[in-house]
Amino acid sequence: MGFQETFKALSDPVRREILVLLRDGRMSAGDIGAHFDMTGATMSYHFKQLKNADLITETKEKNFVYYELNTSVFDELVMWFEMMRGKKNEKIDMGDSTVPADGDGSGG
Amino acid sequence: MGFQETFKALSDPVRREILVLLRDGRMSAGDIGAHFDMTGATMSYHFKQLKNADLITETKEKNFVYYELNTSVFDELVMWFEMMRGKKNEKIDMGDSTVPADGDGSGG
DNA sequence: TATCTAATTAGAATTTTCTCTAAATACAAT
DNA sequence: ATTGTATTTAGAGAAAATTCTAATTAGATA
Repeated sequence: MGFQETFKALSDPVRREILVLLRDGRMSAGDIGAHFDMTGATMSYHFKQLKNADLITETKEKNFVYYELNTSVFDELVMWFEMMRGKKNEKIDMGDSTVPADGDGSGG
Repeated sequence: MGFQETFKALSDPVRREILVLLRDGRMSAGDIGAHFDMTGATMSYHFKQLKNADLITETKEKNFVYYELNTSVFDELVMWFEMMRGKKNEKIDMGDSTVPADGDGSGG
């Protein structure tokens, strides 16, 4: 959904590797899982995180589930990183609310 | 050091917000901490993660510690993301070792 | 219907991450 | 030397993430 989910999803090496696999095109859950030394249940957990982060999309066919990269999210990420390394004072809003409510009135 | 530390560091909203603050230039640990509703010890923990990920550098002056953005890591990240959304079959090596040792000899 | 295959969900165990309090370090100023 | 300020380190508790086994869902096939 937001950046939080996306960054969280990308923080796990298994999930990043799944994304790299999907660069070559869509794959079934089972075929992806064959590349890892983990149970299907665990793989399913990771697919869910990636779906939640909009990094992959899922389509069902027969009794298979296929996953595919959603590259549009990468576009947004690239923009964020370019903003981070770019000129100062460019407006930026991450949607995070980790700043206190200016309790001392100093206005920051 | 590697991508793993970098992505892990970026997965926390407090740490991303610290980076955004540092876009305006270097700041002391205390000044950064003033933007958050957390103890100095906790802030120090986050600084350590960011240093570990090479996302910030530290310089000591008098009894202050100043932190500064290291934008070169963002360059690498942008490259990674552009590779992810780009043409297939481009060589990619993330340094992760999450793939099993091809125990069945199928070779993938 | 019964059974097989593909994949997910549920629940528990383990590990990791985040945050705090208390104590320690380092430098500055009295 | 003592006190004060800025920051980190140590250790512990709470919360979140990762992984497993067992059970479940859903469709395909005999």
